[in-house]
Amino acid sequence: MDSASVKGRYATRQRGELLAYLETVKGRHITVLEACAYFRLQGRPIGLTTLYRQFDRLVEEGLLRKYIIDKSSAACYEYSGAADGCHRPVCFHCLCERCGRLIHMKCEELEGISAHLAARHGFAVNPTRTVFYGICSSCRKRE
Amino acid sequence: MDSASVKGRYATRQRGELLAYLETVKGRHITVLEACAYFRLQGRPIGLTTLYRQFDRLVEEGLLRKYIIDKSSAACYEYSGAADGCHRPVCFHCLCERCGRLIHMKCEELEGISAHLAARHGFAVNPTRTVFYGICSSCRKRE
DNA sequence: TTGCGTGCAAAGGTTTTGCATGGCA
DNA sequence: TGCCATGCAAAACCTTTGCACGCAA
Repeated sequence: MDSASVKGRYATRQRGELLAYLETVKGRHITVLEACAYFRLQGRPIGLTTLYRQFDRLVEEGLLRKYIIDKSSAACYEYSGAADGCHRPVCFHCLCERCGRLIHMKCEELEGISAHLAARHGFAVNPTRTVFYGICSSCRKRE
Repeated sequence: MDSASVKGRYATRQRGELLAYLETVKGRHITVLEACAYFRLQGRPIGLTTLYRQFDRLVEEGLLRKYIIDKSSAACYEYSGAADGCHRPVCFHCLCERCGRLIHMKCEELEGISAHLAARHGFAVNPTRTVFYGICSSCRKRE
């Protein structure tokens, strides 16, 4: 299946190029504004509105995950690659309150807390929005 | 200690009235805009800028906690009351993305993740700021 | 041909900043 | 007196919406 064309929707040049770009940034965090700047620099600009709309669609389709880490900065997106949206690994984030670094954490132990919260507290965690605040290792050493 | 005057900072009428107001909404979620409207209705308006700055300070001082539920709506704040921020029991929070309910969670298993993040990832979690986002049990049943 | 996708321009809303004024200690 | 706080106005910021045009199917 070609993810550029989905059920009753059109495969446009913009969507195709966006998907190609996302492949190159797989695993990294990007923002809509960053993507927009990238295409402008490539000499093949894509309208900001279009990007916002495509990002929304991709989130809906499970190809992209949205992270709201800070209100006064752009939302972060991460491309998961696989189109499934079912067995994708859960991923939590740690934000250093000192240096502002965002740490990307794929860890079984952390996944365990999702299970725990669901089983014992009936709470279904959304790792996409959940951020651990604290001080990162580099900053702790520097103290 | 009077929390209206803190280390080298002045106790102003605005800060005093804000703290009094916060006492009356303890445990509820409020926004800066709501607080602003409240004071305007009381006939004792406080500038929006001032409120934003005071809220920031209160978050820093540990009296207020900030929640970002949705990027395209105002940030929510919750007044914790106690001025300590130190001897408060370690306590995580879960915020329901559907009903907005804030669940206070004192749980050993959750405390374990602090230890884990510190030991394995060198990351010192700040439970005061960390919030689990997701769907609460009541809302899940209702589905 | 149908209707979805695009993208400019403008609006939307929250939050921040500049700066002169006012008040606490 | 010295510094901090206030608050207006304006800017900044990301995001959404309206609308006419273009393009995929």
